[in-house]
Amino acid sequence: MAGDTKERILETALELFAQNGYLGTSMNDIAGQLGFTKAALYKHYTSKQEILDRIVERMNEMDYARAETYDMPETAPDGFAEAYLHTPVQKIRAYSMAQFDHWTKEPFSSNFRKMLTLEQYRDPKLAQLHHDYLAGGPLEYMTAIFRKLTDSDEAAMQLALEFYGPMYLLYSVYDGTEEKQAVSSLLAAHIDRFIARVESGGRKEGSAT
Amino acid sequence: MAGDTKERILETALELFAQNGYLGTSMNDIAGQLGFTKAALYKHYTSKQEILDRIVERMNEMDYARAETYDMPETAPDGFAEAYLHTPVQKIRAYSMAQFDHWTKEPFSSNFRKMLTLEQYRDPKLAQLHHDYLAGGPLEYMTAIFRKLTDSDEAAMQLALEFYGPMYLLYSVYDGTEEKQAVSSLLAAHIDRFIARVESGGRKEGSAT
DNA sequence: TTGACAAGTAACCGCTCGGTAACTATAATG
DNA sequence: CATTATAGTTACCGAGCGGTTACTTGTCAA
Repeated sequence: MAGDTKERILETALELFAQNGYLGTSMNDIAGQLGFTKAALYKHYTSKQEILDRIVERMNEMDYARAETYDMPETAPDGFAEAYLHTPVQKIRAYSMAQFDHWTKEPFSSNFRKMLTLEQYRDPKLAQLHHDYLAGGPLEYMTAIFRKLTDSDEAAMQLALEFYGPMYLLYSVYDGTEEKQAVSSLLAAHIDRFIARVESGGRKEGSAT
Repeated sequence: MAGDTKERILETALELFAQNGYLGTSMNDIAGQLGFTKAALYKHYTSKQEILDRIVERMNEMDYARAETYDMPETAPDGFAEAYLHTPVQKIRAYSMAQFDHWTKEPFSSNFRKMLTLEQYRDPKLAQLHHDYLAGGPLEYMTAIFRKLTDSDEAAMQLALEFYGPMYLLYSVYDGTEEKQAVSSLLAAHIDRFIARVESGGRKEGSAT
């Protein structure tokens, strides 16, 4: 198959980038892993940099598609918080668990996340992606969601921090342990605790559901 | 001064390792930053690897010394949780804020943390250090502290996750923002909220002060 | 049947890497 | 004053890097 090899190059390269970093992976490494020599790579991609660019491109496409299937909006526009008020809290749980599964179990995304972690200080473009996908981005997203449940921006950000911080930590824990399932359970328990606390605790004036 | 140059090499190398990774930093880069040529480096260190080893060694020494000044024990041995019961909760706050300041403001430690982040998947030894210093390690440490406040190991780990997760996330946020002070405030607010919640909420039977 | 094309190969290019060898200026020591 | 140690230098080494070139081979359509 034609496009098949091109695809396998992309996945293999990302796998190696995630393990050894971009600089730590040579064209020989990628080709060798696939069973041929590096010159063949240049039949499919013009440079090592282009492989990286196509990986980033692919990730953006996957992410866009995924945001469309889920009916939580990709970014948090004006008027979104109202939409959330009509949304059962369980949707946040399902969405967050799906996010976690995606960034840990799905091979391409898991490797992409690890690569972002390794390259976040060296490459400004990847630093931006690391922020948007994994650090400040999700934090801001959750802040927008929690905004209408609280009295102030500060309180919303605190809630987002309490919700997403543990999730972010568990990515690292997940990578470093063999008991993957236990980590997922830990996250589920955290989300349940959090939801229970927010629902019973200080609710704002006119919040239905 | 004799040892002075050797020390400057260490700090400069770590600075570059934190920015560009170990592989992304050449001996020429390190020497150039210091104003001489790479051959001079080999008068002080036998190899690039030895520079990295000395950095790790230095970090371990600094950490040990710091754990001694603070009277929170370095690891959590048997009987430690009882000691915690005699300890004002404010000590956890002070200790955690000091930890955060240390890993962000103190140049050597801040760079060391960034380097661990970049090298955690490539080098197994650094992966272990990343776990011990920044991810699973602190989580287990806090779990041990919270153990005597809760009914079960699971609940203790949940508390630790809720306490340390946001802190871990804020390291990343801190690195990526210009408003460093705001991030510190965010952490302080988080800790205060957490302590208030734990103190008012489900306390276990015989816990004084 | 043949000829264009796709997808490989081996060999090579210029460059940078970590590391070494031989040398030199400086300064403290007997 | 001669000597010795220290901390630099320039010049070089072999290896591996990203990338290129010329060539071969299998497939498939005209």
